[in-house]
Amino acid sequence: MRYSDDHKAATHTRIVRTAANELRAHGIDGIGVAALMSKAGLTHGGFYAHFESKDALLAEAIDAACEDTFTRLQKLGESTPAAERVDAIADAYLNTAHRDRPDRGCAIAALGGEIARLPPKLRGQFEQRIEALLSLLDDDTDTNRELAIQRLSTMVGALLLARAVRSKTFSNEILEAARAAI
Amino acid sequence: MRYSDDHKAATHTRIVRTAANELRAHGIDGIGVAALMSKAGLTHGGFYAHFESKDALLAEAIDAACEDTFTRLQKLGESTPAAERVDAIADAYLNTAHRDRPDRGCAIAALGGEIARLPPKLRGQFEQRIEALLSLLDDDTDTNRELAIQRLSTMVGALLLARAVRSKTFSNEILEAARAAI
DNA sequence: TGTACATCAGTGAACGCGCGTTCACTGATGTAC
DNA sequence: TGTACATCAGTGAACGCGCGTTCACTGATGTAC
Repeated sequence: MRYSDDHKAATHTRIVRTAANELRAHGIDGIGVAALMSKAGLTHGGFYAHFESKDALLAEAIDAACEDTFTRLQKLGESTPAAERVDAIADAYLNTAHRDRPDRGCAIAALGGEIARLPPKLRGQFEQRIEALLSLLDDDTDTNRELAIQRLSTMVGALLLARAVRSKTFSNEILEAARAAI
Repeated sequence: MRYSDDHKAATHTRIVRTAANELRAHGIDGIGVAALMSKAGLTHGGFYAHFESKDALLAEAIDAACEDTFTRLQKLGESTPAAERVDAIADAYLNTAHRDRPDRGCAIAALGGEIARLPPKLRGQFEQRIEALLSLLDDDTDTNRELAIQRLSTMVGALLLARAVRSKTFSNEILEAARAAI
């Protein structure tokens, strides 16, 4: 082999990671193959050595974005006492830093509407990530799934609104109101 | 004048209404000028007699979709006793019929993520529609803006999740949990 | 150890296609006489 | 009332452009001798 064994795998991962960020920043239709490869430090021609099609990359990148979201909140949960876990997650989620960096943030809030229009297979993939997130939002004492769903809904909805609105004041007010609810 | 005075205005409105529906069904980037005009019963060449550009149409259509959302919920609110108003709105919003017809439904849940990436001017337009919606979700007795924001966040987030998820069972569970929260 | 060869990740020109946009034209209808 | 004309909403061919995709090629590196 020409390059070291995992050279190609590393490039593949780099493209997927780049795409996961670009996707959240510009939407599923907002990212072209040439621009993406350029962001990853390559030229567009090499793309098809790594992926069968743009759609195949999108499937991987959407899942990577969801995994990223989950992993961040999970780590946060692990480094926090059980009693404060839900509050810590809500604080990390409903703040201005997260609002202003959608490319590194929650894939549900950034891409939810577009994912809803995707074929069932991709939505199934997405669904599993949601389930995983819900388990982080259970109360530790008694696992209340309904409450977890309500919390996730409020968080996602509030972040979506806070990003869509124009005025910073109003946007901050939305984040604060949602934090108070959880 | 060749046609009756309001002939052109009626066609303009028809195009905007068609676009407002297609937009919610397929996303802001999911709709082409030719396909849209065809849906409105016209050919694509006539488009520029009505709009300066596709972007100009989008601005009108996004606002029309938001207005549609607001008007529906407002009418519902008016035909319901004040004490039950918020519940009636939540029931109308968080049900399977609304989930399964995004083209006629809430523009925030369908387009929120894409609106967040739009230029400030359009987000300002959107913001005013949000403010109007909040006034419908106040408690009638004492106007509690924070509560209204929490309710709207939960409703929008839950609808988004219910549409993005694959399994019908899970989707229904989300709607029900959110209804219980309000 | 040094040289010739094979591999294959990555390059960049080229493709067909669909998009937004333009424009010369049409033809149904209102107006002028 | 009937005819000739003017208007302009709508038509459809054509445009340039950017996109996803293909492909002949390159050149850095691992392997064989």
